[in-house]
Amino acid sequence: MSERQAFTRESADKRRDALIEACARCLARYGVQGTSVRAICLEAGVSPGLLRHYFDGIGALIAETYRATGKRVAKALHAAVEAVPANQPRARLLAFVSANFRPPIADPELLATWLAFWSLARNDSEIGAIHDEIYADNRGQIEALIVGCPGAPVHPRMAAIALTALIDGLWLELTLGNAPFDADEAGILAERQIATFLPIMS
Amino acid sequence: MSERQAFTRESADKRRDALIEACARCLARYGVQGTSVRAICLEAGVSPGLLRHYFDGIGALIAETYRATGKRVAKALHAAVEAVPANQPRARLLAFVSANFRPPIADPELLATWLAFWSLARNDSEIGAIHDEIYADNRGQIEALIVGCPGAPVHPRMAAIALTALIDGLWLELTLGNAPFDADEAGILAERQIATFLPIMS
DNA sequence: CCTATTGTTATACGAGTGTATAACAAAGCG
DNA sequence: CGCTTTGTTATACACTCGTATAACAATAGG
Repeated sequence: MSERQAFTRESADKRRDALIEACARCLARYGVQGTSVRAICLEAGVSPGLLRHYFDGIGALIAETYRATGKRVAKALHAAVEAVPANQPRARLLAFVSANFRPPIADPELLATWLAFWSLARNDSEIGAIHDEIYADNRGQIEALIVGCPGAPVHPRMAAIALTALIDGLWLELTLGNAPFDADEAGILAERQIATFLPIMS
Repeated sequence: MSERQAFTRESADKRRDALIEACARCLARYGVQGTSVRAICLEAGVSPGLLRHYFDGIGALIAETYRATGKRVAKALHAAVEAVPANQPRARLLAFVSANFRPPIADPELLATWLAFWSLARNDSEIGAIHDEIYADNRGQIEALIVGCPGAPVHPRMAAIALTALIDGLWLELTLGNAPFDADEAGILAERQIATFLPIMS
């Protein structure tokens, strides 16, 4: 009468990746609230019990998803930078900045995922550690891009902090929706701020 | 054998306010995840059933809490502005800005509450509407403060957008914790940005 | 003081939560 | 082909969720 569902065995890496991606989709689509073991496994097309076979629990899976999402974002930004020749450091910085205001970074689903992580970072120390890691890396990237420019400020730390904050704020409002500006204007505003500490060498 | 817990009847306004404040405390302390009907009512020292007596459901209470929290923040910022005489418009703008980096605005619990609202704004249209309302009001405030300054830019819209974004970004990183800067430095950075569109009249 | 009102509590219900465990079956190996 | 391994499913458990409802008791009005 009751037939067991057919299944195929997959390698550990594939299954782990599939669960991580399913977790990211759930966080994006339903928020932290709707991201349950059953929702994730349904999204991954897998039985609920399998999650615990590959992860210590749903908390560990979410932490791993944070790490993966951070890497995905960093890679997208890195690609935007590398699309510009290395001998145009200022254009590379601008490419990094404006990439934040376009897909796949300025994406409502990514924002939802990020919000989920932020809200968990307060009470979950593992998530908090991953958060610090990701942000330190991001700050390092932007500071390196600034330092690479001719006429860079002697102490690029404050410049990097201000630029990072402006980018974060613009990205947040833009992605939350109903912002009174668009991606182009955001890019112009960021460019203007860069001009305040990186004089144009013509 | 089983004694009913003693209680006192309160006015509708008091009970509603108590529940709203308890909801805010739960959101701040436990995040969206831990903010349940039972947690809120325990925090308010009240039986779980009472929530539905005053609100249509936990969703309606959270929406009302969003509105109340928004008002509380706006009031704190307004007070910071009003602490400076009206004939010093630039100082008033600076007071508004730097108030964002100090309690009660730069407060981890407020951030947690805000994150909860943001994450709900995507899927709950009522929360979304309240969000738009609050942000429009905030933008209007800061734009009015800019316009009030001598030498204000002809089109203050972009200036207000950039300043708001910078404030939001600095506030976010500062309040998330482990930021590589402090409240004073945040104020200096914001002041520097103001100086780019509001030349100092001496 | 007694009574009616109704704010408040206590309890129950179905659904959903994360996790634990045993049965099953797919793939590798002899 | 048959056996063993173990990835996978199915199910059960204790718990929490939001909500509904009836019993109770605190307060106001007569």
